[in-house]
Amino acid sequence: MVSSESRTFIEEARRAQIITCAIEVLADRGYPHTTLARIAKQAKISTGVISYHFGGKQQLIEAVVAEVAKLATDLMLPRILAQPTATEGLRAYIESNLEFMRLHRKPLLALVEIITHVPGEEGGPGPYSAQSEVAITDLEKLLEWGRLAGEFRDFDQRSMAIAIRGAIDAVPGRLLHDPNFDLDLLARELVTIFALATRRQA
Amino acid sequence: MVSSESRTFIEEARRAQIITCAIEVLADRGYPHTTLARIAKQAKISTGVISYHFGGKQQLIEAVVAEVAKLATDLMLPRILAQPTATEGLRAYIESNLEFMRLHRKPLLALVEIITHVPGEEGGPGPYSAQSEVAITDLEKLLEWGRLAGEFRDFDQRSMAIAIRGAIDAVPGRLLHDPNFDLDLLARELVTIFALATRRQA
DNA sequence: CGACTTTCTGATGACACCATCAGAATCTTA
DNA sequence: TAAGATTCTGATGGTGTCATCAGAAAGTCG
Repeated sequence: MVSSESRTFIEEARRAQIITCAIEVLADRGYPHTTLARIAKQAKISTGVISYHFGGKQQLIEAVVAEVAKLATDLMLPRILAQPTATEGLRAYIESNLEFMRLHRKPLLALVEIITHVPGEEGGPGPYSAQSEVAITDLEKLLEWGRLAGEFRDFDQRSMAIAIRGAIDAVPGRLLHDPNFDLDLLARELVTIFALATRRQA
Repeated sequence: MVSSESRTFIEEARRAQIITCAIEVLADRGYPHTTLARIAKQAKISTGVISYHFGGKQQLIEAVVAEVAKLATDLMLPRILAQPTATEGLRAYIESNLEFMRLHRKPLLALVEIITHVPGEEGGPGPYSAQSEVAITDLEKLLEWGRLAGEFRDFDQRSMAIAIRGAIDAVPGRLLHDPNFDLDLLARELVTIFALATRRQA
C-alpha cells in the first residue's frame, strides 16, 4: 500500500473522484455494465486516466473495496465495542450494520456487486468473498463473548453466526428490489429474533 | 413453452445432455467461465448444436432454471404440505430446503450462479431474482398459517421471512467455500433458532 | 437406392472490453 | 519565459464472447 503522503494533491483528488464515480456506476448499473469507459464518462475524463492512476481495473476495484470497508468498520466497530454486555453488543451489531446500509446505500451496493461478480480462480470463490469469511468469524467472537459471560444458551456458534449474517446480507437484495424498503422495521425485528434465539432462559 | 411431445427423441436427449453439462460447468467453473464453447466441450459437441437446439445462450439458461426449480419444488413442497401444524411446516421448510442442497449440490450452485450473475436491465435486478421474490412471499404464507392458527407470537411476517430465507440462502456460499460443510448440523440449529424466534410463549 | 429432412461441424463476422502508447496539454520550477 | 515533469487524450491492438451459416454427415422413408 502506497502511503497517501507520497501522492500529489492532484493525484489524490483524481483517485478519490474516480473511486466515487466507480461506486456510483457499480451501484446504479451493476457490475457487468461497469466498464472503464463508463466510469471515465461518469468522471468526464478519458479511459487512460484510470489506468494511469490505478494501473488497471483490478486495482481500482481493490481501492473501492478498501474505501467501503473502512466506511463500514469506522461506523460499526465503535458502536459495538461500547456495549457493556454481549447481548447488547449483538443488538448494536445488527443495528449498526443496517444503519450503515441506510447511510451508505450506494457504497454498500457497489461492494456487493464486487463481492458477487469479481471472478477468482476457476471454480473457486471470488477474491473478495474473504470479506464475508471475516465477517462470520468476527461475529463468532461476539457470540463467544456472550457464551463466556453466560448470557447465551448453548448453540453452535458458527451456525448462529451464519444465520445472523445471512439475515443481514439479505438486505442489499431487498434494497435493490425496493428502494423504499423499511430498514428500521427490519432492524427492530432482527434484533428481537436473534435476542430470542440466543438468550439463556427458555 | 413447447410441449416435450412435439420434440424428437433425439432432440429431447440432446437438450437434456446440454442442460446437464451446463449445470456441471456453471457449478464447477462459475458463471463468468461458463461459455458456450466450454459447455460444448463438456458435451463433446460443437458450439453450433447449442444454438441449434436452444436458439441461444439465454434460452439455455432459461431451461436450466426451469429444470432446477422443478427439482426443488418436487422435493420440498410435498414435505411441507404434509405437516399438521405451521410450526412443523416451518421445520419441514428449513429441513427440506437444506436436504435439497445436500442432494442436488451442483444444480443448486448452478442456479445461484445464474440468479446472481445474469444481468437484467441497467441497474435493475437480474431477471431471475424474481425467483427469490417468490420464495419470500411463499414463506410469508407459511408464517400466516401459523399466525391464524395462533401458534406464533406477533412479529412482522415479511421481516421474519427475510431473516429465514437469508439464513438459508447463506448456505450455498458456505458450500462453495467448504465442500465438507456440515449441512445436518446447520439444519438442526436453524430449526431451533427459528422455532425459538417464532413461538408464542415467552 | 435415392430424395428429403434432421442434425451437426467449424469457420467467420460482429461486437465489447481492457491495456497500451505516442503525442498533446498542463503544471512546476528556475 | 524556457525546460522539464506531470497529467491527459483518444486511437489502436489483442483477446474473448456469441450468433450465424454454408456445407457435411446422419437419419428417414418411399
